[in-house]
Amino acid sequence: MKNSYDIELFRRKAELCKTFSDPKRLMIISELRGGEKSVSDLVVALQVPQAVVSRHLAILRNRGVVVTRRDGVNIYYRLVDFKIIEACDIIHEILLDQAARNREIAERLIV
Amino acid sequence: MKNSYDIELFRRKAELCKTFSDPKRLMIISELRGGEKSVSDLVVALQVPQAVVSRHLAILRNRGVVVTRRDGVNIYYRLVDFKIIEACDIIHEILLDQAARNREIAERLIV
DNA sequence: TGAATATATATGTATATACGTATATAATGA
DNA sequence: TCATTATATACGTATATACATATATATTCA
Repeated sequence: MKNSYDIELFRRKAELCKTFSDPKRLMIISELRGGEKSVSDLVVALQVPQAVVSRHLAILRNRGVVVTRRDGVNIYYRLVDFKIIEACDIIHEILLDQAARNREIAERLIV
Repeated sequence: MKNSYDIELFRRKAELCKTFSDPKRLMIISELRGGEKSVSDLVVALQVPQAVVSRHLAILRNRGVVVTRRDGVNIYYRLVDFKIIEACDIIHEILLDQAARNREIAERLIV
């Protein structure tokens, strides 16, 4: 039986997962693997309108996933915690496992 | 610049993250750490209406996160992939890191 | 100071999500 | 076969989310 501390903790974890549950935000995170990037770098990489990138960056910022550094007219974003990359990698592995399982099932149906 | 394969992959990853972005679903996953549990076990553990548990279980099922086994009148759910637990643990660690950073900032403001 | 560039935000709208309540389905045992 | 128990689903509603478009803010440089 969950108490109110647990519930608050699960709420925060869910919040963090929600931060990762948009394809464009995952693309941004993927772009930031190699180090900081400016907003316009990201606009070019993702090929989506600047306002869209900016709003997703605001979400990542507000959830404490990225931090910024201004250099003149440019603002550079970078990941706060390397563990975010680890988390994304595990998500990737889970997808691969799912694909493998689905393939097995498919093969059993055919053979 | 992302191609359409990338985009589909990011879409799927986001979909999987969305599966984890609800507190009740995270609670269910947490309950299933120790092994399979019936729906009514979960209803007792989470203290939420049966229909709510059932709907969340359906979401977890449809996304391939859990599988079921019927035993008489009960249906037992279990996690498909241990990596799901790893992913949740990393989310937990990221939250801890965030808390530590926030604490540091708070201390710097006071001292 | 004013133009140009980079970035952020506001607003309206369409869609997704979670919930409560009611009801359906499936298995058991009398 | 009928009542009971366990589980799943349908429907209406409230809220959240993402987007397009327009506009605001901040910095640089002439």
